[in-house]
Amino acid sequence: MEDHHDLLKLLEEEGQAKEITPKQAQILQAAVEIFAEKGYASSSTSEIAAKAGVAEGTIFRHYKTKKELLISIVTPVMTKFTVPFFATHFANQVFENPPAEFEELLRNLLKNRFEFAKQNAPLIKILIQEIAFHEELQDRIQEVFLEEVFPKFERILDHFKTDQTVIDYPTTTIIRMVVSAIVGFLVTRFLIAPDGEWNDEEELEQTIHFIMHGLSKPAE
Amino acid sequence: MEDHHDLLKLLEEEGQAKEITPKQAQILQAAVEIFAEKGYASSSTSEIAAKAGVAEGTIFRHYKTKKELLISIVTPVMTKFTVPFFATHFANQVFENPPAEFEELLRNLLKNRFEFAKQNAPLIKILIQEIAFHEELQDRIQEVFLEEVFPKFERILDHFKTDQTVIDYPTTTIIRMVVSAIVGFLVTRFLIAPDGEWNDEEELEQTIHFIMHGLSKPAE
Amino acid sequence: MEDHHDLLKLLEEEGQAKEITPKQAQILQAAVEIFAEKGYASSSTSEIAAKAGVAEGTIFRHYKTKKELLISIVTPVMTKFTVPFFATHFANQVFENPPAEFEELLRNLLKNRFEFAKQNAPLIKILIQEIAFHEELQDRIQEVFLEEVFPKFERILDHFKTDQTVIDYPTTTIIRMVVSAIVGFLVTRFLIAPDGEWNDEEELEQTIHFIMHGLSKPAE
Amino acid sequence: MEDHHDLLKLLEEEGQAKEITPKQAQILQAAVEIFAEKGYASSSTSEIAAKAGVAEGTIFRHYKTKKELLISIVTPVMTKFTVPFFATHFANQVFENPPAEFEELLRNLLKNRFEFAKQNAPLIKILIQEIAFHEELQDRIQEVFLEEVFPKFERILDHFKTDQTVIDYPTTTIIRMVVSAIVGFLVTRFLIAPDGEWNDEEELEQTIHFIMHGLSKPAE
DNA sequence: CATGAATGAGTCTTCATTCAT
DNA sequence: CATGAATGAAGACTCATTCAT
Repeated sequence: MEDHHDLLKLLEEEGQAKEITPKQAQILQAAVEIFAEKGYASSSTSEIAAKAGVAEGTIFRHYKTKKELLISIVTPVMTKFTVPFFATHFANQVFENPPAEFEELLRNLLKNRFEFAKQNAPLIKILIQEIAFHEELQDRIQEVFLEEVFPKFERILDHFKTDQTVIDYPTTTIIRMVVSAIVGFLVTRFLIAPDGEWNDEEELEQTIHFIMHGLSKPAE
Repeated sequence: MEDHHDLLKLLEEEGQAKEITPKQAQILQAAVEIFAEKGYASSSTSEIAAKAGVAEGTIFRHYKTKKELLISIVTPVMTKFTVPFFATHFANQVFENPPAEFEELLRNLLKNRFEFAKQNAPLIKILIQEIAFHEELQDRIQEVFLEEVFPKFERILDHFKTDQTVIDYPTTTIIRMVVSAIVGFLVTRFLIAPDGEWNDEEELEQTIHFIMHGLSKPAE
Repeated sequence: MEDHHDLLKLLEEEGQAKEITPKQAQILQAAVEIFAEKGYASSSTSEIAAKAGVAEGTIFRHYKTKKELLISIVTPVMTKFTVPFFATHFANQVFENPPAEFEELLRNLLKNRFEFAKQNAPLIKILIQEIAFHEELQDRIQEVFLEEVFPKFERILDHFKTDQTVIDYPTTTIIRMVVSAIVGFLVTRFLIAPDGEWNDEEELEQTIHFIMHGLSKPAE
Repeated sequence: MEDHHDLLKLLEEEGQAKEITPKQAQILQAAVEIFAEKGYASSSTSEIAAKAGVAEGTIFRHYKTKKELLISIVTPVMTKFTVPFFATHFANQVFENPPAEFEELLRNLLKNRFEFAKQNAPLIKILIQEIAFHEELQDRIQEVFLEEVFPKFERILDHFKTDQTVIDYPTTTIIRMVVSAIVGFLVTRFLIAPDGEWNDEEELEQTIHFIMHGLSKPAE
């Protein structure tokens, strides 16, 4: 239920504006589940319609094509998942007034993304799977990256590099490392082994420590 | 051409034994390219046949189903990419006679996988994309992980943990971190931005340094 | 035209309930003709669609598989042709109040089945041809035989055996003989030589006489 | 084994003359089994080849087409099953020197055909199933009927009609009745319920009695 | 707005047949 | 003679999309 509303909220905001009708909500819900389970190309609109409890035609009343349905689902995720690496309230706080410690920033970031992933695992799975095959998605994510993620990240990094806290690698390199660590964790946690026994708190801390200090045993 | 032979060698070895006929080779080559480009589900056997320059029926003489074709392509990659994280000559050297430094081992590993990825980017792309949707592949990779990767990795890690070189995290956690860093690098390098200007030597070293020491500016 | 309506009525009644749409009726009509002409296995859905004047896909909207189409056609025939050997109004009359003569019962039966066969020759041909190869059909007909035909027939026969009118053979044997004679006649009349010159009235009477008294010249 | 030789003998005699090679024998054997089981149209040459233990190409070395293979199998059966209703040694005896009793002739006929059917049930099944769909077969059987069965039967019948033993129905009518009774019995015995418990001797006698005297209780 | 019957292009797969070895 | 790799036409079936109701 809560998930349901969250999903809607997520998809709605960015959405084709307008109100989302109940039927449309059912369609989105069903599409997300089915796309996540079998992949976009292997999902059929008839199956989606069946699961959503609507007629096949109804889907096409709201989304001109199957692909448009995918885009409607995936685009908001891209923005919501990527941008807030620094965006919204949290981001701005961080930027205007960077925390004393780079580590603290990472912690915020990671916890934040963790919660998001927890509630939106299927959406993220769809995004990861489909981005490889749809140029529109690639273009959009590149845009988001270049306009949102990179510049903001760079500003912060400059701060901490000058600060002598963070090593002087190119921004893209650092982003790649941080993102790899975070995404690697989230993918393992929510997609590969969601049913394992996880001590999330601990894993989060260890991941932060890894990003900061690597695997080396701290000198005593 | 070289690629061609490499691909064949890779697919052949593990393969359904037998000799691979020329037509079969063309089919594999074409299938790899097309699967990598549009994904398994969106690739049609007729397109593969056309690109391979054979009749569509010929595909099914060699592979009973389209899925069997996929499996024939992907299975060897799983073994070849995953196992040699430590296997074969290199691995054994390492085990019998571990390098003085954990870092040195990482360097070997990374360079080794880098070369492999360089020559097999499309295969790896297919593997990553399709593993999410085919249980057979998941089963196989889990088997490989549990029987090959994990135990060998653990043995090495135990050595370096005792040694006080490596921090005392659970093996799975460390594997996740190392793999995330390596895969994150390879994916960025060969799939996301293969056309960027890359100073591979430097990136490799930085990645190793990141895995060892994280992003913290080394104390001077 | 009349045939058309009769066919529909036959197929419809037993049918998958629902209304039969016009297109569906065309499909059934075409399928019956083609199945009867070339046999189920040699008939193609594309040919059926063409003859029915619908798109091939339309067939599969109404019948999930080609086999389901066959079953939809053949099942009602089994019931309609077999059961009424004694069923419905006619049967009950006969049972409650058996005709003075066994011969009279045979005459009713034969005339009745003759009319049915006359109007449904293609359906009967399909039934005869396909029953050998489809277990579902065999199961269904066995069920019909055991639950409908046999018990009712037995009741009548017992009456006439006691009565000293009918020879004391096992029921199954008598059924086999009667059915062979009837089916043998109908098959010859409508399938083998439908275009011959037939004096139906006479042949019917002769067949009845044959069943009752065999070929022996009646003693004078 | 014996079956095997019998089959070969049957198929060979009429055959394309020549010797039948071992491979060819295996092909025939396999084809008969498979055709009988699934019907001609649903049998594949590859399956036949597999069961026969030969390469697919080998079939086409001996039989230009799949249909020719069918014809090679079915044609001899038609002759052997139909003609000997009166043909060969037995027939001639009968004709030159008709038995005192029509009943005796029927007994010979029935026993004879019974033995044949017992040993060639699959062949007969194939014949019955396929004759409806192949003009060549229909032409051939009509020829056989008109040239062999009918004239010989008529001669005998004339004898017994004159004799006042057999009722004066048209020859075709009588043939139909006799054939229906015989085929009805054989089909039930060997195709419909081959696994039932049969008292063959008794059923044969009852069938003869039925043909002669029908179902009427003999007057005492 | 919603429906669901209808479409027809396209999918994977089968198969009889050929032919170089 | 026998093989079996290769063919390509045809088969059953799927599916995104349209449109009259």
